[in-house]
Order: sequence, then C-alpha cells, then structure tokens
Amino acid sequence: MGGGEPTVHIIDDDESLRRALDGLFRSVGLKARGYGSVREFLDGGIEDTPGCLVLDVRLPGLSGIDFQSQLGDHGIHYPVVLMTGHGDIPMSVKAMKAGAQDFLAKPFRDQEMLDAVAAAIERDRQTRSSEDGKSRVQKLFTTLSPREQQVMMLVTSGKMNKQAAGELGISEITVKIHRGSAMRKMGARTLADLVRMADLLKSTATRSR
Amino acid sequence: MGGGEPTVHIIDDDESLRRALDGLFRSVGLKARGYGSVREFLDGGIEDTPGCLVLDVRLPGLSGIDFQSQLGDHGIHYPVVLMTGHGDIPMSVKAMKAGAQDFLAKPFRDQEMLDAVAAAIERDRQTRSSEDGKSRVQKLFTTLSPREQQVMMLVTSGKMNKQAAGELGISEITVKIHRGSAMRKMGARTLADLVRMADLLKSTATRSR
DNA sequence: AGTTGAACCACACTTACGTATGAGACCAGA
DNA sequence: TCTGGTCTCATACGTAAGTGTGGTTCAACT
Repeated sequence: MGGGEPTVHIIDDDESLRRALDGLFRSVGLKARGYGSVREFLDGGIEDTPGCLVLDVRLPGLSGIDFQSQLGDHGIHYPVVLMTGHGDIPMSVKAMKAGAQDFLAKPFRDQEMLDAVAAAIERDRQTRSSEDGKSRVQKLFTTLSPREQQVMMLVTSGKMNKQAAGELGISEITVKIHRGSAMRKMGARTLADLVRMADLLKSTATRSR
Repeated sequence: MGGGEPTVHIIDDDESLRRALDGLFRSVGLKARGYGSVREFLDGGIEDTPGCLVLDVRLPGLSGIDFQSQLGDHGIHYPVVLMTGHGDIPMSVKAMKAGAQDFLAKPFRDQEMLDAVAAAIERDRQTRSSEDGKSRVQKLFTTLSPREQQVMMLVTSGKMNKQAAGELGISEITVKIHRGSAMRKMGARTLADLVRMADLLKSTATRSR
C-alpha cells in the first residue's frame, strides 16, 4: 500500500509545457505524468503512490486554486505546486494559505521547480509515514468488539478497572477480560502504549476532514 | 502572565501610515502601538501580552521579511502580517512559507487588514493557550529531583518498576518512592495522565527552535 | 553544629492488575 | 442444528503497584 517511486502529476492544458516539465522531472530521475485537465487526472484513476501535483492556476473547467481546495473531497492529499503566468500577490497568498507547497510565477527557472517538487515529495513522504501509523492503529481498533473499544477508552482516560465497570454497569472481572483482549488485539505491550494509541485515535477523530 | 487585551504592534517608517493604522485598529476596539523601526520596537521592551505584528516589508535597517525570520531568536512568537508597496509573487510566497499570517499588497482595503489582524490575534490566542499547558507541565517537571525525572520517563515509556530499578541500578522500592513523588508533584492522578505529560515534554524537547 | 533535602533501602500491608479455568446466555451464519 | 463470536460472571492465584513506617548516608545551606 502506497509503495513505489514518487510520481509528479502535471496538470496543464499547454501540452508543450507539459512535455517540457515531463522531461525536466525525468532528467532528475523522477517519474512524471501529464494531464490536459483536472477531469483527465481524476478519470485516470488515482493510485495510492507517493508524489505531488504540479498545477497551472488557470485550467480548463476548473481553476487550479479551486481544485486545490477541493482535493480533500476527492480523497487526494498530494502536496500542490502551483504555476501561473498571470498571477498577482493576493492570489499567491490565498494559495499559500490554502496549503499550497509552493507558488511559482512563470517564467521560473528549472531549478526552482525542481526544488519545489522535491520539497513537496518530501512532505508527502512525511505525511504518509505518519498517516500509516494512524491508519494502522485505526484498523486495529476496528477489530475490537464494541465492549473492548469502550473499555480501552475508559482505562486510557485513567479510570481504574472497577470504575470502568461501574460506568458500564458490568463487573470488574469482565472489564479485565475486555481490557486484556484489547491490549492483545492492539498489540500494546503496556498501558503506556495503549494510552498513546488512544490519543492517536482521538486526534484523528476530532480532525476536520 | 500573558493576560490583558490583545495589542497590535505596527512597525513602519511612514508615520502617516502608522497613524492611519493605529486609528483603524482603535476604531474596532483593538489596542495598537506604533514603532518607526525594528530597533524601536525591540527597545520598547516586549511585554508578554497577546497580540500580533504588522510590518512593512521594507524597513529602515532590517527588512520586514528578514526580521520575521529572526523573531524566534528574539523570543518573540507573534503572528506577523506583512505589508508591501513594491512586492512581487516570489516575495509573498517566501513570506508565507516563513510562516507569515498574511501578506497584503498596498493599497489594501481597511477590511482586509482588519481580517488579517483578527486572524493573527486568534492564532496567537490559540498558540498561547496550548503553550500555557506545555510550559505549566515543563515548570512542574523542573521541580522534580533528577531521580524523579528519570523514573518518570522510564515508567511512562512502559517500563515496570522493577525494570526501571534495574536500569538505574537501584531497588524497586526506591523506584516506587520516586514514582509516587513524581506523580504528586506533577499533579498526575493516574498513570495515563503522567504518560500524556511525558509526551508533551518529549514533543517540546524535540521541537527545533 | 544543626537543619534540610535528596537518595537510598527494608519490612509490611492493602489494593489493583492480569490471567487461567470454567461456565451460562445470546445471536448470526454455515 | 451446530459453530463461533460476544458478553457476561465467579473463583482463585500470582504479580505489580502504592503507601506507610522507620532508618542510613551524603552534601549543602544556616
């Protein structure tokens, strides 16, 4: 899941520019793929491989900036490098506030683009490795039975077994059993591990997506 | 510590602009203070009150952008709103990447500035409340004796008392004593609390500043 | 010289944790 | 119908945690 070499996805309606960028990225050993429009990119089927997006601000159908803000809705979390031929400061500021990795005004030097893309890919790598840990824990959590999940949340919030038992209206011994199997299923060797996993779960549950 | 109403610190060598901004901020009930240069601001003595900075990119002595990147060295963590009369896209992108709250090209509308400053102050408020928790825990941690600190880190990493004892070359009973006083001094009612405090300490210790 | 705080340890006791054994009830899917 | 998972509980045993009492040593400060 999510393996492979990083790929740069270039979306621009100007085919000559696409080819030039494609060549540029390949010249430094990066995989690259070009698309003439957002539609074409989305239809291409998103593989879950590391990489980043390089977008023109002005695109047929949908602007690069609008698309950038909608990425989340499409389940895409690639860092974005924006390019523009006719941009202004407010536009660049808006894009950066929206979380763009970089914003390049044409004409730009090859090296600027390569630096931006390298940083974007590195950021994606970081995001992925931390997301991997979270989703691993989340996946494990779903394998717990409802009771086990409840008990896990109670004990990691500092409740003693007997307190958790009281809250759930069951006996302490039953809590111990659920607690034990929760630990085993989550792969937590100690309570400290379990607390950290629970915090991870809470942090992702609260996050706005 | 850190109380009071938020203050907008305006640094610009153009006094007429300073006065205009000062009036603008006061008109919406914000405290404001003007400075003709970075020097003047720094010499003014930094009070630890909530607020933000409004800087011109071009300043006598030191540019606003350079100053922004040095804020940390001065122990200042205010969000920064940058203004410029002669800016370009690369400059704005650089500023945003450096963590600026906003970047306004002159001329801007009053409302744009007010929105930017309001967002900056809100961000400062958030940062402060989370930093308060951290520094509270850090302060408590320093009240622990060296042994108590060591024991706390060991037990929160999942070690049993006897394992911690082994690592420290002391007896288990002594570990229990240190552990107990660490809990009491840190104000942790349960091990789960202590684990979270320890994680907070680790996260701030690792952070580059 | 006296006090204080830190670190160390032993003995003893209570409480909590963790697991094993055994068992009954329920429900859904093969 | 039988199997398997979930949830429930009791009894029991061994281990770990947490606290209290009492005591020693050492360095630092008064």
